[in-house]
Amino acid sequence: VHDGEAPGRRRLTRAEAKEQTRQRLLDSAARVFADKGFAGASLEEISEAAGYSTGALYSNFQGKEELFLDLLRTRWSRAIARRAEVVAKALDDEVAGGADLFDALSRFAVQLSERDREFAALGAELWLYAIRNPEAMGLVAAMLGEQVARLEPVIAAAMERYGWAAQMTPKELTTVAVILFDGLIRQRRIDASAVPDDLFARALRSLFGGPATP
Amino acid sequence: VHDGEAPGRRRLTRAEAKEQTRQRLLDSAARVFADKGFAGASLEEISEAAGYSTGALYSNFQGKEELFLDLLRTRWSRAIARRAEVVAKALDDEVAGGADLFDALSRFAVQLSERDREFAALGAELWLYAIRNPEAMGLVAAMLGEQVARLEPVIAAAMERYGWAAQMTPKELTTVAVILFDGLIRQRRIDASAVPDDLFARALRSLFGGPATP
DNA sequence: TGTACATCAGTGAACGCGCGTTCACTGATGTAC
DNA sequence: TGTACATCAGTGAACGCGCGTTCACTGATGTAC
Repeated sequence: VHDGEAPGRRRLTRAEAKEQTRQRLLDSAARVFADKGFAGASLEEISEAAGYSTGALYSNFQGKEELFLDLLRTRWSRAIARRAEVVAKALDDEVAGGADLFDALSRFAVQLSERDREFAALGAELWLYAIRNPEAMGLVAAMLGEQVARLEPVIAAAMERYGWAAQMTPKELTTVAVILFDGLIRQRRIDASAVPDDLFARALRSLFGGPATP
Repeated sequence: VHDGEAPGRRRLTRAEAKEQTRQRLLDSAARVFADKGFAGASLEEISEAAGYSTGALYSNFQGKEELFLDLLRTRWSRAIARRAEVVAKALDDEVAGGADLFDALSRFAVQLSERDREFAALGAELWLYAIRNPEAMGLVAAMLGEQVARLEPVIAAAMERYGWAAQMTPKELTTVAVILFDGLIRQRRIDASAVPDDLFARALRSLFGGPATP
């Protein structure tokens, strides 16, 4: 009680303390890997920023590679789940009779292009890692597959509502939409003037089958 | 004549010899940077693979960064010009009454996803470099702008022919098409089964305004 | 054409540095009685 | 509850190594006469 601990916060068990350390190291690793890249990041910087010595890293992870892959495995799924929720919510609001779905998604994309630099950098880093370490390709394919699988029902529902893009199955359209989404966010970060706020909305409308809105 | 030189190949001047060395180093750098990434590539590996010592690199470039940026500046423009030519040719063939434009582009994308691993990796590497070194952002924006500018007339011509995607200007549609093109190539390399051969063609048809082909 | 000197592209050894990883150690937490 | 010992998360110094960069040197190319 008397050395700065929050009152009412009980002492952690050994296992809980270790898990806390692990999470702090992962948070720090996310920042540093995003800033410097896999090869450019140093374990000393990661552990020091988390408030530990380098040894702590080896007490929690097998080495640099395992830290990197663990990080992406856990954080990626979390970020994708968040995305899927936002999209599903936008569709619900739409159905409940509010704003336009495509506009809502477009606004979401703009928001993401301004925040979430970390996620984008880690995604690119992972892609590069996979083409250089083919044994990790399966992991990446699974992660992207999860993203499409999560969003597909939402897209399928939107197709029911806005008309079927005759050319594509729901799964294919989801793949295309995800790629477009990520690509426009990336492009916007490089040159904001080339990607107007509502471009994603308009591209989606075209994909969903022709001129829909005035 | 008597020491292995090709007959009829005159001796190079000092400047020509230096330029040849420079190009060989750039070729080697393209391979190694694509394989290992900017931070992961070593100057010794690059120069050795080109058949020179590391000193030769410093005789031709200011350092690692300048080598990397020089490489991308020169090779990127070249690759983009090649792409634009192929697309323009596909449209010409189309007009001359051959196959379907979208199919031709889709076939081109499939080809690229199988070759050109190097170009894709360097592009991703450059993007990461730019978000980490904002002073290089302008260079990247210019390079991507060049790509869109080159392809825009072709897309505009296709729009005249296939109908206007009411939602987008030719420039915007070009941006979207380029992003989709690169994204599908990338996706295909990770998981070929998620991206059928003709998905790009079908997505383009939707973007160009609704169901066009049987 | 021939000779004497200047230039400079490329050599290769050396440098200092930061990296990933290891390991003997510490002291707080957990367990047995 | 109290004591004695075991465990083990995290420490921090040390290691060997490969890296980017430098630099005195070399010998072929270029220049002047």
